[in-house]
Amino acid sequence: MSNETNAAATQGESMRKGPWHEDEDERLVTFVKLLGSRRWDYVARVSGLNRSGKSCRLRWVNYLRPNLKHGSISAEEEMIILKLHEKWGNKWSMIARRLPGRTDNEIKNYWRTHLSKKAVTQDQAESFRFGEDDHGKQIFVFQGDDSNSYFKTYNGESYNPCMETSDTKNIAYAAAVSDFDLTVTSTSPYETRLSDWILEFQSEIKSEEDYNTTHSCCCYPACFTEENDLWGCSDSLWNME
DNA sequence: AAGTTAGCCAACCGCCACCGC
DNA sequence: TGCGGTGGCGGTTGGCTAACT
Repeated sequence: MSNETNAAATQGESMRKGPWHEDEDERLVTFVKLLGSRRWDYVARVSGLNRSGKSCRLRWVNYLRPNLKHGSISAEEEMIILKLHEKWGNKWSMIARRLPGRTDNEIKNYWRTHLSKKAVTQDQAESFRFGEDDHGKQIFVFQGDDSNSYFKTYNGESYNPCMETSDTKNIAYAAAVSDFDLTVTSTSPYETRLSDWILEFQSEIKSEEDYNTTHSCCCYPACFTEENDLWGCSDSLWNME
């Protein structure tokens, strides 16, 4: 029997489970502000919530904590998730530390529902190339005749730079890399580094004489190596304080 | 309109590491 | 040094809802 089960058993069968009510949230926030977000067992007992410390912690971390984003995952965030998952695997908490306002649970769920099913195969990776659209914009191109293939999922509302091309029947979907608005003033170290990343990425694309030789899988820059790796640093990319 | 299926996400479970005694 | 308590993490589940038939 686990410790948690033991603790629950000592308190009878009355320990609350399931969805949190608004008044429970308010109470938890009040007591976390008062006692801090460390001693969860203590917070649970003192608050009288009749929830386990674990449950209180989970609710705080995943929903009530300040600075949390509750909107959909952006294209930039998705790129980061893909890259970090490629590097670290299912280390959701580590990945979450690199995404401001996102929780490990949220990223894990997003991965499972959106990304895991479209893991890029080698063949698919080789189908990506860089090109230009009718207006000379640099674009990612996925070449293939399967309209259900990987890049179609980038055509959702959260990925505005995507567009469907019409110039050739073989080119199914394209993403306009240069559509990322880099003129916006960065407001955080995270955004600054992301902008730097994209700028360097675009520079890399410009220098490619033969688009087809670009070996980046998906939309990752080839310019980051093990020695020069934006993703390899151990600290967070931003300061939430 | 009703039933079924699929997708999403909040919450739980079990394991493990750390810390204090 | 061993043990119990606690928090953190990843995997899994279950309920809700939208889409489909």
